[in-house]
Amino acid sequence: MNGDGARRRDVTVADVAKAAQVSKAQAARALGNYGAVSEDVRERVLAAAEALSYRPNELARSMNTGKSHTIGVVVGDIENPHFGLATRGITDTAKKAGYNVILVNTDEDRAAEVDAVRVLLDKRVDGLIVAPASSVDTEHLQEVHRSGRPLVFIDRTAGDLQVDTMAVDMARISREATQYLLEAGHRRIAFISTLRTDAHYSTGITLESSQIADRIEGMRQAFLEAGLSFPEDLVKLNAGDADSIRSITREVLRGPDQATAVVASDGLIALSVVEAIQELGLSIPADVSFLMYDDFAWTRLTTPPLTVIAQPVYNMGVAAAKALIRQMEGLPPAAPAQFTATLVRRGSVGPRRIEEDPQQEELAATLS
Amino acid sequence: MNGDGARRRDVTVADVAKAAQVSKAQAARALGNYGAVSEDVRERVLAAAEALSYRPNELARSMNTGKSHTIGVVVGDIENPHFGLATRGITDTAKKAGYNVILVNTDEDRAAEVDAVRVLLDKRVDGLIVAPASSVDTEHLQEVHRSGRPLVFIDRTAGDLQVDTMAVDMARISREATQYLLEAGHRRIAFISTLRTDAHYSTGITLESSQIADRIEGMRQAFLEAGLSFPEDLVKLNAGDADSIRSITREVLRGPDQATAVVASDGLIALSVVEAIQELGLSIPADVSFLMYDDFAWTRLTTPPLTVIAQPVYNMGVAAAKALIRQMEGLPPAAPAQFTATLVRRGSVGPRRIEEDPQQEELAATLS
DNA sequence: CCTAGGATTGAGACCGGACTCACATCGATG
DNA sequence: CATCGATGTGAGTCCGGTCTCAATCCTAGG
Repeated sequence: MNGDGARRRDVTVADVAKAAQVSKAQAARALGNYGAVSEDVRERVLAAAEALSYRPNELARSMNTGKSHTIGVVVGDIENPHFGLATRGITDTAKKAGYNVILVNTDEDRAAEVDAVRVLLDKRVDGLIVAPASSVDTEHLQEVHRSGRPLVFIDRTAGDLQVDTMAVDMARISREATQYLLEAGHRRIAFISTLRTDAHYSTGITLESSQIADRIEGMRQAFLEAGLSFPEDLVKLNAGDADSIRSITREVLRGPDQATAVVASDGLIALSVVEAIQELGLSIPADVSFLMYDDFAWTRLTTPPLTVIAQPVYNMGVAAAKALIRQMEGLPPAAPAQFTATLVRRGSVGPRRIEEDPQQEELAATLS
Repeated sequence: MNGDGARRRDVTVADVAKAAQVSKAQAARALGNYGAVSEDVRERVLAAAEALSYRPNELARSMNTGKSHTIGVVVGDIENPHFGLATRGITDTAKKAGYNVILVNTDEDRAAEVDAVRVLLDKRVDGLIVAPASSVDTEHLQEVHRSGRPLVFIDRTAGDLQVDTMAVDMARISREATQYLLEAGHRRIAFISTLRTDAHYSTGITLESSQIADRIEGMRQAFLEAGLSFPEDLVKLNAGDADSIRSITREVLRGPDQATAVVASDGLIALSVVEAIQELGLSIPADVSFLMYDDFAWTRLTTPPLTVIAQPVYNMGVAAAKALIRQMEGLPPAAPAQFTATLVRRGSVGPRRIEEDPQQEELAATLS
């Protein structure tokens, strides 16, 4: 339409300088407003820039300032509203401080994560926020540290790395939730998680995810404190797609020594578990009690509304971004925030249904 | 720990060249493997690079190749699972093709969108995928076009811009859904959307969102085809936060001429609408029929399961990324894909409850 | 033994800004 | 009127790669 059209090369400071009849240096100063520039020159340069619709090349700028004003965010799965919300917290905060976010999804795959971190580092992000898929293999994260760029963890920790971490005290809330289930009389409590492992779960096994490890640890504590032994056969990992979650659910809810309560490790799992329960013709909480991690709005709409463990996910995202920005700007780290998850009792947990096993019954009676 | 520690400057080709005792040019060639390099040199350079743990600076590379291998994605709200899924489709596809994604949230705010596009352009993204907040003000989008970089729309169109668009035929599915409601006897059908407008809705008004405009148009068509007049007083826009959605819901469901069916424009709205309905003590579908856009997994868990309009969101994301990459690589655009939404009848739509108005009754009878 | 042509190689330009440095200019001071 | 510090200003370097171009090596053909 108007004049210029869509020619290739973009307008550079040099072009603006020429148009304004000043040196490149002066034009750069006027545009970046730094250094000393006379009023006359400034006006001419700004006018020329306007006329040529000049836009600075951020790449070139980053090139010699060393700052890209970009932060990298590496999460397991944005599709999961948990990360969606956290990401929202991060981007909101980053934007306010003038930073952009490059988002990378890893599908909780370690190789993908290693790759993502490397690429982000190569792109010269100013800092990284990572939800580490593995707390064991941390070589790539140490690389971040070695590159001198700040790093913040969200949701989970990794190894013994000394990194700011925004996460809730999982063991604590898990213990609390388990106590709640124990008080309701449940003894066979299943825990279902997507966490990929090679072996089946058994005590002492090293889990890749600190978060899941903590949850299980919390459960075990609760059992031990109640003088009961932890039913580790009901810890079900590797719950991948909807189908496998369904079959795992059926598995734990059938047989002679079936679970009477199920804990779903995240919202995605919860959906399939609840569906499977409904398909089995069981009702919540009369036949099976149900509890899940993360408080999504829809959990209030089911019948009954679901009892959940609410985490301040958005705020954790905000805090992660703030902590990172602090570090990037060389400020002293703020006091490490502690996030507390809360158990929201809504209605999917009920007393254990009286069944055929008299021995367990006695135990329950003793406790209540 | 090991040797190097955390010194400032990173290793550059020059450093590698020096270590390998070759010229910068040779080192660069060996590393980027282009040009001719003798086997001897190649080995030495690679070894040196390895030893110094050299990593290329993508910024510098982008600088003179002109390609940043980054695409910008501008959406209204990642927190909304609709965009979460679409984003997932985009990032999955982008990653496969070697591109990274810079994600920007606009909160459906035009100013924020303009800003986002500008920043992304300045960062030299190779292309942009945008869900335009406004189909009216498109200056900033024309700017993208002027910059010579490819642009693809997702979800909505904008003005008369000639841009690849990945979206479903909203008017069609809206008409179909409305017919379904009409056949169930409903005449007073409310439509609730977050779309911000200055004025109240009335026929002929220009809406910022092509998508919402199409949905309303589809409803109108269905009414007209059935020989009925469209109850435009039940088109409720500006449904912002949960509270306002609740009060709007109460408003349309009360009074002498209340709605007997409600259509929620997205998942977030749906949550509040359903809650409000429950709070009013009304039941779905006996008292009120309910229908919503987007098929989220949780819609199957409510009682009754919700009738929804399913959109192939993930695939639209994939297609958008593919189309963009095609353009970025100079390939001819593929045949424009058409995405079809489907009405998933689940159980939240029922026959209109017989009420005090005999005249409307007659009409319903005539139609069935 | 000499030479043409392909394989190698190094110097240096360049991408587009930021920034250093030496050199004016200019009003204020003594 | 000479001097000094505070601007203004332009030339040129640098960031870390890519890429051009001319020079140098080598080897097979004459």
